[in-house]
Amino acid sequence: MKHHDLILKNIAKHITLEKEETTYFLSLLESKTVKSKAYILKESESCQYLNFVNSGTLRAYFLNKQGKEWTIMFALKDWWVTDMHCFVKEQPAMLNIVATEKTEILRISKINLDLLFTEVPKFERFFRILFQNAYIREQVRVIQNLSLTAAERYEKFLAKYPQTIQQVTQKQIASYLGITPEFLSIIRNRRAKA
Amino acid sequence: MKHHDLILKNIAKHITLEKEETTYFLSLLESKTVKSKAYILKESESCQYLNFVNSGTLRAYFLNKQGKEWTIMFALKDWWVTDMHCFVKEQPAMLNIVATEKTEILRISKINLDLLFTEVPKFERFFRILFQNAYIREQVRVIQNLSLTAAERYEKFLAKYPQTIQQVTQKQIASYLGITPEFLSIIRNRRAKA
DNA sequence: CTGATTTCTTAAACTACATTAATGGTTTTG
DNA sequence: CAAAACCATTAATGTAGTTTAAGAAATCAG
Repeated sequence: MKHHDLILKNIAKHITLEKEETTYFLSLLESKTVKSKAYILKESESCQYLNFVNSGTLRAYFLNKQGKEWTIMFALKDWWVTDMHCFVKEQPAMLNIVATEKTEILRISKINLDLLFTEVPKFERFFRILFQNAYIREQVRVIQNLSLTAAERYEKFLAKYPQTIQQVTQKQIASYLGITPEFLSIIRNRRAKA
Repeated sequence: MKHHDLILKNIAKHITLEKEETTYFLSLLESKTVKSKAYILKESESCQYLNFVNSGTLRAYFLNKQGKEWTIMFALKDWWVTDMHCFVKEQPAMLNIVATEKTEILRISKINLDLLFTEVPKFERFFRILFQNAYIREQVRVIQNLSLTAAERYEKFLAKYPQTIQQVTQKQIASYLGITPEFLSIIRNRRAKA
């Protein structure tokens, strides 16, 4: 499997590209290998890239004033990820993005993405659909965070994410669910007994 | 002020339309007046329209199994709102959308929106930017719900929403913040004393 | 391979927020 | 305009989830 087959398949889900468009698009990408535990973005840095995960897993998290980590998303293979707020508004990053295992990404700079929108307007459609889905997902998460207990959110998490996330620690799952690792441990214990 | 001046200004924030494009776009809209407390969408109905608030305020909320309401968003004048999940995937609505005061909306059906994307591809760009911003907003809300206390979230709410929302009750604000009206009352009391 | 660091678990004490219930105020409706 | 329904507030009591701490298990660095 060539190293950009996956991203082309991802795009083909929503738009159909001509050969030259494909070539042009690929010419705007950079590929990068990220070691396990290496960061591709740190808080307060500038956030120039939109990243596509070709293999591996990235984790995006927010660090609050008290120094607690809150996981915003796990980006598995075939996902797009960046600190969107900072990417779009060209402001210092609020999020940290780190590899939970060896990860290969394809990334496009903001400059090149803007160029792409001008040169191949079809991509406006692609990203319109992508953001539409992202918006829906976040809204569902807001609803679930408001209306479900921690134990129920944990069940949803297990259902949503495949075992693929083996590298992910309990601590990180807890920080995604909005609870402490200690309480997740209790939930898991109760669950195992039931 | 003509009744579609506001929506055209809203669109002009991100794209520039030719005269015929404007005319065509307007031809796809329906305008509607919604009485205070009337619903434009109820759970389990089909959700055919994307709505623009021309004046007034709408409130979108989710009703959980226990019969509790959780407010997803207040859509003020100049906002777009629908149950996006159900609009996009053509599934029965999960949300209820109700007017908190007399409200005028302009709405476009899914069929017409798809037509609009084909006929005036510029709108792909417009909605790409709209969804991008919506995604960012929801993600910020997820972060705040995870990392802030109820009292802190209330401060953010006050800062974010203008007094415009006079018609909104404490109960509704509480359901937006993810707390009970009783606890919001305590927060307001403490705040007044401080 | 070994000591050091990090992770997971358990438990006791604590706190933010929920529940229930009662009261007075406001809005809705016939 | 009166009765009904709903809303905001206060207070007592209850609970989901946190904090702190400590030990056992896993992972990491040299």
